[in-house]
Amino acid sequence: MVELPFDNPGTRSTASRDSVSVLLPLPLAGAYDYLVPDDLDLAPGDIVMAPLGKREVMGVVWGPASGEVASAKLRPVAARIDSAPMRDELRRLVDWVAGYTLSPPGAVLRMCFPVPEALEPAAGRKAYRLAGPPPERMTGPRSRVLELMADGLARTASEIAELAGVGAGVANGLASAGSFETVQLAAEAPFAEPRGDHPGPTLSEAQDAAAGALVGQVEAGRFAVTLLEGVTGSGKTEVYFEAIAAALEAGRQVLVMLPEIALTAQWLDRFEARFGAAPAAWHSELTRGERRRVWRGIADGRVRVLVGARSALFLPFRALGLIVVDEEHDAAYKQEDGVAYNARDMAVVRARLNDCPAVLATATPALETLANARSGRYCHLHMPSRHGVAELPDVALVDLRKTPPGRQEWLSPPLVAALEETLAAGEQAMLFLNRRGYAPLTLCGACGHRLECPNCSAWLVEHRLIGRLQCHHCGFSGGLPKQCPECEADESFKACGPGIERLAEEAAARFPEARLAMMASDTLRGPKAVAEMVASVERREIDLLIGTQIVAKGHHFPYLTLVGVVDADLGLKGGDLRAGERTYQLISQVAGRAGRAERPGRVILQTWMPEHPVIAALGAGDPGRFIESEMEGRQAAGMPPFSRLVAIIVSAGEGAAAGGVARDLARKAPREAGCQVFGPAPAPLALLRGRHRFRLLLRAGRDVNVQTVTRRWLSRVQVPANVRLQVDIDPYSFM
DNA sequence: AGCACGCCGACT
DNA sequence: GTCGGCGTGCTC
Repeated sequence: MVELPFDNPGTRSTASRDSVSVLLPLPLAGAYDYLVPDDLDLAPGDIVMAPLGKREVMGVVWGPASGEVASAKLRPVAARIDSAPMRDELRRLVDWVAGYTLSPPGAVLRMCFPVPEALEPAAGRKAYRLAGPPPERMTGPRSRVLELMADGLARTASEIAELAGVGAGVANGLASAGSFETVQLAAEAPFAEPRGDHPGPTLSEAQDAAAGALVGQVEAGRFAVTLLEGVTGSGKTEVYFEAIAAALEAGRQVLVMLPEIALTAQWLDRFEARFGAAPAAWHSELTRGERRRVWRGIADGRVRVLVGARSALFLPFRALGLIVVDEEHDAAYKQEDGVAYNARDMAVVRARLNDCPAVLATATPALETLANARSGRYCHLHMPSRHGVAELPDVALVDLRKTPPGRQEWLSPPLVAALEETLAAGEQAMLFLNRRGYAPLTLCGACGHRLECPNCSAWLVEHRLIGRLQCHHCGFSGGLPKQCPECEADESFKACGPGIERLAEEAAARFPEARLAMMASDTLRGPKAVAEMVASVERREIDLLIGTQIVAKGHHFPYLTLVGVVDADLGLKGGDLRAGERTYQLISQVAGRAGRAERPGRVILQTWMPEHPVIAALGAGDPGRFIESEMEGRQAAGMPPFSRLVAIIVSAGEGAAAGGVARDLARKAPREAGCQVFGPAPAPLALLRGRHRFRLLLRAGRDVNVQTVTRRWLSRVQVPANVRLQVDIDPYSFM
């Protein structure tokens, strides 16, 4: 629920220096006023504990009291926390993001405090030191640990586990057996320090020019945004590494953002080779302790370079000197739930508030970014050719209408022939299919009944490896029923369509000699498993890699010379605004995996519609043609980047309740010039996690303040408590 | 986000 | 007869 600013001159006079407004990290409509005890002197940014109902919560002093609540009702701030205050730039970012996304500012503030215990005094670390006789029961791991600890140094259990190559429990076992004593280490583990003064690699002329421009911006220390565009292998990373080096030399911190699954061991290795030490990393796999350590390291400046997923944007940098957003086009930067924001765009905002440069790097710019570059809002550095000897792969289309695969098969004769050649030559190949599991649809052969998720309007996906049917939207999981729930036929289910498990089955039957491996987010859990698989491909222990989009991002396979895209049309179905753009970006990225070393690579796209502009452009090796036609199409249709969109999703457990509010919204749609409302329509996922959903879409001219229009619009509508409104400014997905 | 209050099913 | 399920509402 969005509230209009409340203005009541009668109560406004209660604001005074004896009270302050405190923003709490909760989704409340705004900051709350509190009294300031006599013995406290509070300034904006100070971290405080404040009473809220029966409990006490952390909050940030946001400014003078608003005076909206009578002073008699105010309760006093409980205490000030002895911690560095939240910096002005970050507080302004919170307000800015809240205002832009129409979210409660407290919900944005919560993203700035991802570790509740971050502000507690450092507890020190528990460590072990050799102090007693060897244990009665001696094992191989135990003796390795004792050998390591013979030097008498104190180490934490995790250090021992890593250095001795044993499990985490061994050290604890030795401690309870009396061989170790426990000691407290004062400080948290230090951070390795990447250095900007290491000699860099020799750059090509194009790289050198681009790097020079970025270094100049970093040294100037002013806000600037640059689109760094270069095809895969053109050496973008080396170019922005030079800008990072310059920021380090200037004593500033650097934030590098990567889509979560592109945050790979390979990227970290390259960084370490250039700067002599690993950067701090921020991603969803960190433990609480690691999170806390990195958060503090960022706040006190010990972390010099941080590489992280989108949530790293809200970390409390002390002296930010550069933000890099790599793979800026990636949809993973768009957060859909909770505060709906695009981390790439908010990174630009943060750079402006910090008065530092931002670099958006990609081989396939988002159309919005390209439009900003063309209008001159962003600088544009373009590196058209691959650095070094590697050639761009040769892209060929296979028209499935002319050379279809056999029944219940998905590899066409030309792709099979190419795979045979590649494998016979001792080279590696990859098959790309952006579909997890065995089959996307299971239906009853007797009556045609489809197995659907009970909570979502979506098919259940068979995962044969684990013998279960899963919903990819809500996590529902169940066994394959013995009987059809509709017609009670026995064992009548048929798998329809391929997922990578089924593709692997076909490939294994065709190429029994080849060593196969599958890569999908659910077959490899965690970045470590991904890193191991990548290393095994690099060591040439795998001949044929079959994967979903996880293989498309961030990995370089030097001996890979053939990429087969099994269903190039997959992303074009459904026809949402960005289907073409996304397909073009994804396939370009997959294609970039082939032929990185001195070997030329080739890419085969299987398609049922070779004349589709996206597929034809990819086949012709002419992405420029696609971009131009897509830009023209968007302009003709009045779609972004030539207009602005706001999506509203109305959801409720009861379809009628959601539908009623959705129709009410449509009746009261804004009539401002340049605004147009579409819908309501049942959302493509009309049922999600048991909630019925309707969508409305506001389209407005670029000069319209969509936040103001939307806020006014929503304030005209009564929303019962059981109905939820989700507002998405600049929506990315249309589900 | 918590933690309350408030109305309907399985237990001592 | 109560204990307790989680649906809605409020917290300066």
